[in-house]
Amino acid sequence: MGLQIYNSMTQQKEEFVTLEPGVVRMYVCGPNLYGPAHVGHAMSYVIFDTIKRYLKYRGYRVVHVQNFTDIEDRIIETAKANGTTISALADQYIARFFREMDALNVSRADYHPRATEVIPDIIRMVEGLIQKGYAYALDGDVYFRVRQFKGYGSLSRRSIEQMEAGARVEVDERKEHPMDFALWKTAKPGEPSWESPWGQGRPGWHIECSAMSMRFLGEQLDIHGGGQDVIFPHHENEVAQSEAYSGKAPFVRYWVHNALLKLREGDEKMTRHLGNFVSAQDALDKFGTDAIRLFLLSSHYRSPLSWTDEGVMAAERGAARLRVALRDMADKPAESPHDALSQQAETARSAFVVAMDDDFNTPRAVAQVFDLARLVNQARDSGASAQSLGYAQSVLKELTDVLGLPLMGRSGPSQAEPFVSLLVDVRNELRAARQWALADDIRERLTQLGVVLEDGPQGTTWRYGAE
RNA sequence: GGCGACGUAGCCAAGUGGUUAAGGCAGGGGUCUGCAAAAUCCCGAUCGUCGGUUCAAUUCCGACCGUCGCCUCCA
Repeated sequence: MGLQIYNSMTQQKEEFVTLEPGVVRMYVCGPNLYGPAHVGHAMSYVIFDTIKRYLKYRGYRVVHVQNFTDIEDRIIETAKANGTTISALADQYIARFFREMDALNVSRADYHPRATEVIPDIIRMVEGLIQKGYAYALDGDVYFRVRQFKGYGSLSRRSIEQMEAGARVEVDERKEHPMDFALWKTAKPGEPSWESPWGQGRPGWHIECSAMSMRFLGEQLDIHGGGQDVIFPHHENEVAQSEAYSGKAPFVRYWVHNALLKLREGDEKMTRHLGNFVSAQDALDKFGTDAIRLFLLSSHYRSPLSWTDEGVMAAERGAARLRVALRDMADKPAESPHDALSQQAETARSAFVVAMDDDFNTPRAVAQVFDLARLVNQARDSGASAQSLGYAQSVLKELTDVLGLPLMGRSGPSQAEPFVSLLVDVRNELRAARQWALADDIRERLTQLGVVLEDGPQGTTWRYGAE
């Protein structure tokens, strides 16, 4: 059985079949640029990065688009409050976003368009929707005619009547129907705006994603991802306007939505405007990439997760064990040595693939990685050949790469290196002279400085420890 | 109120109608070590509560309790 993906639209796992064989067209909703990213965003992007890595590992060519929404009410407000422009604000947060995502080893998309770069596409789409009778202009605004699109509500599983009944917002009386949503809005004085057939204005919130995905990926996509909180109204509206415009269905073959991150058990989800979040930067200041990714991937993407320092610290200790397994990685032999260890490694790899094939079950995949790490450590302890070890390590590395774990240790070469080596040498002379107390003192004091010494049969090795 | 999800060892977290319920962290014991560290070995759960279906349920159904998401901006 091949890859199965849970599709939010049908609420079941389905066999993954792409529109075009061998190619995956994937669009992931990017952030609104009114503030810095938090670890909830990080979780979503780590998850979709892992999905992308796995699809590539499975041999697909992946065309990945992730937008930046740089025109939207909140951004306009924030820019105004900070006395800056939306463009400058966006530049600032985009730079920061890339810095943080790079640090999390989240690979960049093939295209990172900004909403303001596709205004002509948006206008063309809105015009098309009006022509087809799916939208109507009203004093410079343009609204999508929700009742015209049969199937509105199918993604979020609700009917127009239901929503109307539970509506919590005051309704704009001019609209034909309370649920009709804005495709284009008249600019208020001082707001950024573009010329359009309906006067000076700007796009509504949902249309930009349809325009960007269509521009870079065509009228139909294989995977569209985002957080569960964006299913309604954002993705629901995207389906409506995209399918109404193109006349093609489905707009998206597989809707993939990750569950949301909470600050701690029993809390609500993290949200920037509630302030109950840990910023991506804070997390990166405190923890390493391996720990953060491993923590986030230790639970299934459709299960809600609580961010806790203890949890990430536990993940860090696990990551340390994986690093040990990959330590002094022997060269990968040209082919499998066909011994017991190699076969076990291949079994682990198969189990990893089976787990990931089952709707990207990263917790189960991670379990396979730990099993293999134990086998490698065991083999090394019992003096396995470099060839045998090298092969198993190469498989382990292959799998941890799919998970996007760098596993490179805390820091690279530093200026402290020669001095640490010197101390290690001095200490070993003391040990040779059986001056245990002094030797232990050096070790203890280095540990306090974050350098861990380990005496093994092959001599003393050292590494940066957790502080 | 409507729609949806979840409740598994001290903590995190997979999974299955019926052989030993993954994996990680923490804890206890052993091996190794001058001592440590690292690594490794051994040790722990009957699966929210109460009913039902079934030869058999943690796994299916119902009720209840608890938690969370969406219905408004949101990854």
